[in-house]
Amino acid sequence: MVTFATRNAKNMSVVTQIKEAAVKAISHLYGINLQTQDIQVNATKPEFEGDYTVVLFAFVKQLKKSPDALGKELGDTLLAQNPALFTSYNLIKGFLNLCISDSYWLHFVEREYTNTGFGNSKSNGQRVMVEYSSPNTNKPLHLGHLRNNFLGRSIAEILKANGYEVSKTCIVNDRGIHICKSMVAWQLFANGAIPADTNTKGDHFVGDYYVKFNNEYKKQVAELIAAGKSTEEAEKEAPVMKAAQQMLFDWEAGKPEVIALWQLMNSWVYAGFDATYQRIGSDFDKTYYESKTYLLGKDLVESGLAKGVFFQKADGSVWIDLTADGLDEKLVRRKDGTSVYITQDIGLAEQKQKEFNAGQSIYVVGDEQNYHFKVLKLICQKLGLPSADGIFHLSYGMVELPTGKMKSREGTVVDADDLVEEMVAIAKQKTEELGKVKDFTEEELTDLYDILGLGALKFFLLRVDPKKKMVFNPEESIDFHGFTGPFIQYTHARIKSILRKSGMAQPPANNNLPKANLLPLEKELSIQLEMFPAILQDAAIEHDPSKVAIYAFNLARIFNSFYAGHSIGNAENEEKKILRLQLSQLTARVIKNGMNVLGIRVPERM
RNA sequence: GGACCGGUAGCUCAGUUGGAUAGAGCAGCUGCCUUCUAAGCAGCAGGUCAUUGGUUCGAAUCCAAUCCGGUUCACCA
Repeated sequence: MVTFATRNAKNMSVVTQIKEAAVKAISHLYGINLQTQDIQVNATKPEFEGDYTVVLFAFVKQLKKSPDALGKELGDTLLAQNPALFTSYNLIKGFLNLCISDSYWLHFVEREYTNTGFGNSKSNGQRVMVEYSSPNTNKPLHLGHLRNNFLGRSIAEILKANGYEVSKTCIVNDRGIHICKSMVAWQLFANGAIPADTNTKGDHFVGDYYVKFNNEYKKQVAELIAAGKSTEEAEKEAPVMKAAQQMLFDWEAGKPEVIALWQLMNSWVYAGFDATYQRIGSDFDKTYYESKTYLLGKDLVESGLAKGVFFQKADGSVWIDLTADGLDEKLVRRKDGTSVYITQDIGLAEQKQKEFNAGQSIYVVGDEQNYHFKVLKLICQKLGLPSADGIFHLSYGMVELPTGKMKSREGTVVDADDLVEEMVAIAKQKTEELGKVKDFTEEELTDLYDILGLGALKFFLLRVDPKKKMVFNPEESIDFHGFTGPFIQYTHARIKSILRKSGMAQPPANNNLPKANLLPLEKELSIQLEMFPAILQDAAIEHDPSKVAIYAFNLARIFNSFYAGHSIGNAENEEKKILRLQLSQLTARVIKNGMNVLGIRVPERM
């Protein structure tokens, strides 16, 4: 338990300081000891005077005081006990509006404007694992995968900024019937062609054969039905489907030519994925392959049976009864002795525990698997795996089109590579229209288009609460104005330009801190900047990058108002000029650090 | 049928440990570049917070019911 006295007030947010001051004041006044969580502090509404507001209703009953009497006593005591923090208060209908002293904000800016790591926490020694991306090797990545990749990468960076040691992992689904379908189609239709022959990325190349398989399958089913078969029979007997099933059987038997083809086609896919990952900034400390992990967990079924966690049915199949937890019975081993999907996940959870020993293991997986992960965690807990309580499913909603869900069979899937290139092309077009960077080299321009195009795309997908499904409209594409990545990137470039023109490598320290004369826009910007560390913490606790995205947008918006309202380089006097340059530099830094945890770069010029 | 998630402005989304007159962006309409980047700023307009009831000083937020949409409950992965 850290006490107020031993904590460094400099590193504590204003809101926390207000809460602690209120706890202390209430204890002093009424002899009642509250926790900081009991104190509700909000930003003061703009129409009232003040910066932060303590909501009094919560204590009115407990302290048996009228809101007015309580507010007056609390307000007076807060001011008396914290003369450096508060300058005045006013009381409106149970809301205690507090004015924070300008010198508090001035000292904050003075202290932090050169701190390149502002917002980051020191190492806390805790280890976290983030599993994300997790593609199938039968088709290329699409828009939904992009949301997954950006979320995974971002949550890893957010946790790092909060002092965690983070390992990123990926599990590649490189085996199973879907891969066999691509293999069968390739044998039937490719005439030995390889990706290089058609100038196609390997993942797209293999994906094309997956589509060809499905087309052929549909054709064969239709023919069989026309020949008098029932739909069910036709689907079962279609020659390509039988071939795919035989392929899977041969794969599991280790038939050399099947393994060789499988390895060859997967190698094409990996080359394609690597290119995409490099482009979008995904990387992994360790990649697992299902072909190597799919047999994991079998020993855990045995030990679970011995412990009585699992039970065996008459046919030999093994189950767990989760009805007491409000779920159903769940199969963990088939009657033929083979594993099911969840068995390998249990085994992999154990293996990850052994390899990484992380206190928290985050799985970035779509919300259609909510039930699966609820079951997985429960089973691991019942088996007593040490990692069980640390399992966290970072569940995210589907990306939908205005017409509904994306369906690969109907060709309505938005391809990841295509979308990235489209965004970069739009960035190029808009940049050329504005004509502000005509002196850039070819290389600098290419880099700028990447920064902007990918920034727009990432921000679009990260600005929404992960839990919620979201809509992407390909007709409207993604905007570069308003609540967007480029808007924030633009603000950064704008600040950098101002700083360059100030003629100083860095604003000097302000020896003459002006007292109590912050203008409203200067103060609003200071308050917003001060929140950044708390926002980063909140984003980590909630596993929610959108908190950072929304914050960064609001910061940029406030800066732009500040910029429009006040001259920075030609301020009224030297103190103001220094202060505004410091504010500008700190804003640029916070934008950069905030965007960085979203995986978005910011340009010096645009 | 059971479980879970969602429904807020024309569109896309914030806001939900209960707090003041529900906020942004886009789209629409007005203004603002001979001073630091107009990918910007200022303003106007736009709402039965799905519906009904309840809890209380106070409900978009909590509870119940209903309507609508989605996911899931495979000896699939």
